[in-house]
Amino acid sequence: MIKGNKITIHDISKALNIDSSTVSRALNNSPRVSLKTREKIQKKATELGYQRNSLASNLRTNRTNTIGVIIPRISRHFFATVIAGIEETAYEEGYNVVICQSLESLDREEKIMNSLASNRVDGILISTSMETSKFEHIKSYMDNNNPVVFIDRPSDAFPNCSSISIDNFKASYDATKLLIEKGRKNIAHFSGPQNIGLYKTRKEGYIKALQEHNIPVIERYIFESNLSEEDGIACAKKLLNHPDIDAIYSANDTAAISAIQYLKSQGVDIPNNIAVIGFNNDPISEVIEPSLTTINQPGFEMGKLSTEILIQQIRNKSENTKNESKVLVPELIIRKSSENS
Amino acid sequence: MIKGNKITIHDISKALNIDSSTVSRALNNSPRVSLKTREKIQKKATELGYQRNSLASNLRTNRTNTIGVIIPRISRHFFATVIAGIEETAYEEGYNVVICQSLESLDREEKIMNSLASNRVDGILISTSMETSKFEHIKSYMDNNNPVVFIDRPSDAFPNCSSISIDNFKASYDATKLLIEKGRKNIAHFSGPQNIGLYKTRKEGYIKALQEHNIPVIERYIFESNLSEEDGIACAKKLLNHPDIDAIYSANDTAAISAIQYLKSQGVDIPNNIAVIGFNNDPISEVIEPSLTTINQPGFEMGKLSTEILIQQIRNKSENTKNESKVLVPELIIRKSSENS
DNA sequence: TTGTACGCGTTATCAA
DNA sequence: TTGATAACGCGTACAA
Repeated sequence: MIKGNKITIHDISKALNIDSSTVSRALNNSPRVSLKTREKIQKKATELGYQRNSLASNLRTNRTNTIGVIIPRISRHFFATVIAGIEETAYEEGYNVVICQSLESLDREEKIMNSLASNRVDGILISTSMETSKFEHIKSYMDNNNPVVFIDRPSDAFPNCSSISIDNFKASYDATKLLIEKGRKNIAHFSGPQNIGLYKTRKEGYIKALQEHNIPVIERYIFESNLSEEDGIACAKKLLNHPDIDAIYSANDTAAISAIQYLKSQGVDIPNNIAVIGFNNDPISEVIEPSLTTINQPGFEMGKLSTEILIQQIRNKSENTKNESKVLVPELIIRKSSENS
Repeated sequence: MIKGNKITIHDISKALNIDSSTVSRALNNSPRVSLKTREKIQKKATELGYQRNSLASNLRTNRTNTIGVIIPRISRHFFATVIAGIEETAYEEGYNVVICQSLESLDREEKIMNSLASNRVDGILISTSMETSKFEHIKSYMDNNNPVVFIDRPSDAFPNCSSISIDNFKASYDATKLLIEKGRKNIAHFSGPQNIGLYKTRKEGYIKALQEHNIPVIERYIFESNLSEEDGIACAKKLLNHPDIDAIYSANDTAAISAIQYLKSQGVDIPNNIAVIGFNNDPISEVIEPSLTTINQPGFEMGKLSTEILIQQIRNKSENTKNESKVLVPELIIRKSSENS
């Protein structure tokens, strides 16, 4: 084999004096080629080091058997579990997966959509970035009759589009209720960007729980940020100006964890002075002391479900596909940070 | 725009009565098209919702501007930082990145290589799986004159191939030496699969440090495993049969962390009874109590460097590219788990 | 500056 | 069961 000289079906065709169309059929295991020639061709193919050119094949068939995935950040535990679910289902069904991170940037998200579209992926799974408030890029992709399924962050802009999400309202409600039942009266909330529906919903669940238990909702006890590590510390600092506060319900673990670390460094007793509940069941939540009460999202299952729906939509592209959305119920994991000692 | 009917350069060509070759040139910003027609074409393109078909373009040009990345697992902190470095450099240089996880499985690694090759990525960055002891898949890819750069786990099978790694020997030596200097005499080592060079090297660094300080190397103090969470617990259990042991140097953080958790649950005082040092600077290592002394690998820089080398090899494909390998120096991060109180 | 003509590697269609 | 031919969408050498 000559270096860098890619072998094509035509090379096999010449070598065997068999037409390239037959070679193509043989390499695709078509039953329309006699077993004998099929084997002869396949043997020659390995002998020559033939490697199919998917570009050409995909161009011709107008399918790539590839699913594009756009998520904010692969290193976040929740998204890592989602990806595991996506890959498992996709590979079972014979699809490849291309994973792209928006890094919470709309600009990157747009560029990625564009790239995936021009590479003709068969469909896209997306969890939009924190910055995403315009949806033209998604709309124009869908307008071309390309299937899209939203994960975790369904968009109000596409009420009819399939999505897999969790019941953020119930999860928040339950978490806040737990704190109330433990006797906490002044519960702060670390909230995320309000253009992301799920953070709005989490706040609403928190508010609802307070109201139902006749606890006043105090606006300055609600700290809005991007919920980064730094944000968690900043919120914790502000929070110390309100000595009344005896609990925190944070809309993610990252901020909850850095807040705990900071508060401990300031001599605050967690959970006796301030109880804390997070969201996401990040691996660190189990290790930190006190261990963090949090909410586990079924990421793996979300990945599997969303991929199943997407693949179904890809396969039924011509027909009228009815959109399918599912809302899963997350689980409250009670650890030490919410328990009175 | 009609749903699902993809616009091609020919549609633009017809709409404007300009030949498709000129359209092609215009859309590629070729200076060989007058500014006027170029603008006219580009305007029409957006108007019709044209989206380049990269499959066709890549087939024609025999380049994809895409780098394939094969790593064991994206969720591991070290690899997440490597990926960040890869993406940053790649995007700066106008390359896309396709990330694939082998999940430490040789079978998956081979399938991924095959898929990337048939999709004609311009080059591959790889950190081989724990199972990888055959290298035919990599060899045959390289034999076709495709550039490959090894990350973190250079292969003995390709001594002349470019690689970016760290000085595992020195890091291990330094870590073990630190424990010795703190007065530890019976230091256990949690080691990984010995077919992975880096684990062998880490063991050698550990042994060398002992020898240089006239401490006998005791074979049954060396625990070999896959260094998973469960392995860490299992090793810790076995270790309790040797009451002499007063320190652990673990070849990764995962095992070190689960061991600490288990030992604490058994009433062992860390670090006073047993000091612990890990490897990788996993985010958890900072949060666990006591915080874990560990070794930080410059993942981001490794990603950047390997990508730079790969891109250079892609661009100089025709010329005699000399292989370039770099060994970076990792940093010992001293925290509480190694300090006597 | 623009147009003509062809080929990248594969597969679908039709005919033999 | 196999072969001939065209086409997928794009880029480029060459001609005008």
